[in-house]
Amino acid sequence: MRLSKLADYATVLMCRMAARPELTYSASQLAGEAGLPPPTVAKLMKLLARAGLLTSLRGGRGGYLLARGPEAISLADVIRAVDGPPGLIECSIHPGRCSLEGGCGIRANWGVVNAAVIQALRDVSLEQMNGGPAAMAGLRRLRD
Amino acid sequence: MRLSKLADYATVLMCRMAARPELTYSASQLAGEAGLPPPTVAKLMKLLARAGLLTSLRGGRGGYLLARGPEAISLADVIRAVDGPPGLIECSIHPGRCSLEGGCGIRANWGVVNAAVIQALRDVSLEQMNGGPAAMAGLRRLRD
DNA sequence: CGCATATGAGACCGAATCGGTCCTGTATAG
DNA sequence: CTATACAGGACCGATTCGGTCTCATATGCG
Repeated sequence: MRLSKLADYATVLMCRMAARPELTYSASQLAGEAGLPPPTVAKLMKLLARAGLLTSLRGGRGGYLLARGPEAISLADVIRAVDGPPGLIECSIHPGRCSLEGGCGIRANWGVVNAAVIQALRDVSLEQMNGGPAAMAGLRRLRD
Repeated sequence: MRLSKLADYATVLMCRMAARPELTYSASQLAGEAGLPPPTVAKLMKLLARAGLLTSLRGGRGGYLLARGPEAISLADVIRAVDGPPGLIECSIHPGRCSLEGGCGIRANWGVVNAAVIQALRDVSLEQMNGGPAAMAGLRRLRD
C-alpha cells in the first residue's frame, strides 16, 4: 500500500517550493537542489502543473510557481496529481470493476475506512509539512 | 497508493471466516464461496497462517480456523500478512534506503501522517467490518 | 495398512505497472 | 534570432504482481 516513488518525490519538491512560495523555480534548478534526475523532475512538474497545483511560465527566465498558497495545497492534491485518485481499494474508485461486488458484504465499510484515510491526507497542507511537529497536532488525534 | 489485490482478497476471505468464527474452512471451499481462483486462495491462506492470524489443521477434514476472535484481528494485521508492513512511504519502513534522507526536511512529518494512517487500519477489526455502518462510528471522527 | 484429503514450502511465468529517458514542438526574454 | 524553459508524448528496461503448478508432509477414515 505504499505511495509510488514519483508521488513521494513530488511531495518533496512541492514542499521545497512551499518554503519560498514567492519564487519561481525551473525544473533543472529544483532537480539540482533536491538531488533528483532532471528528466524525472521535469516530468513531475508537468503533471503538477496540469493538475493546477503549479502555474507554468514559459520562455527564458520561466519556470514554475505555486498556483495557490502553501496552506491551500494538501498532500492529497499532490498525490492525486501524480498517482491518480488516492484510495486503498479499487472498488471505491472504479465501481463495477471488481468481480466480487455482488457477494462481498464489506464494500460499504471499506468505503468508510478509505474516506477516513483520504481525509487525513486532505487535512495536511504543504505549510504544515514544512513546519515543526507542532504543526501536525491536528493529525495526532487520529492516534488516540 | 492502492492496496494490492491479494491484500484486498485477503480481507474479504478473513471477513467471511469472521462471520462464523467457530467453523473451520478449507481453501477450496472458501474459494468456491467467494468466487476466487482456488490456487490463489490457497496461497493467501498460507500467508495468513504463517503470520499467526489463522490456525491450520492438516489432513482429512482439516482446514483453517481464526487464530483469535474477530474483534482481535485488524485490517492492519491482514494487510501486513500479505503485503508486508503497511505504510505510505519507504523511509519510514526501510530507513537509510532513501537517497534524499539528508536534505528533505519533511521526513519527520511524513512519519506522523504515516502513523495516523496505520493506526486507523489498526483500529478496525474484522468484527467491525462485518457489522453495519454503526460499527464504524469510531472511524467517522477522522473525517470531522 | 493405505488411500483420500488438505495444508506447507517454494519454484515458476506472463503481464502489467513503474521509474526513468528522450525527442519534438512552442512560447518568451533578451 | 537565439538561448532558455515548458508541453506533450513516445519509448524502454526493470521490477513487481497476480496467478499457477509441483512436490512434500500430516491426518482421518475405511
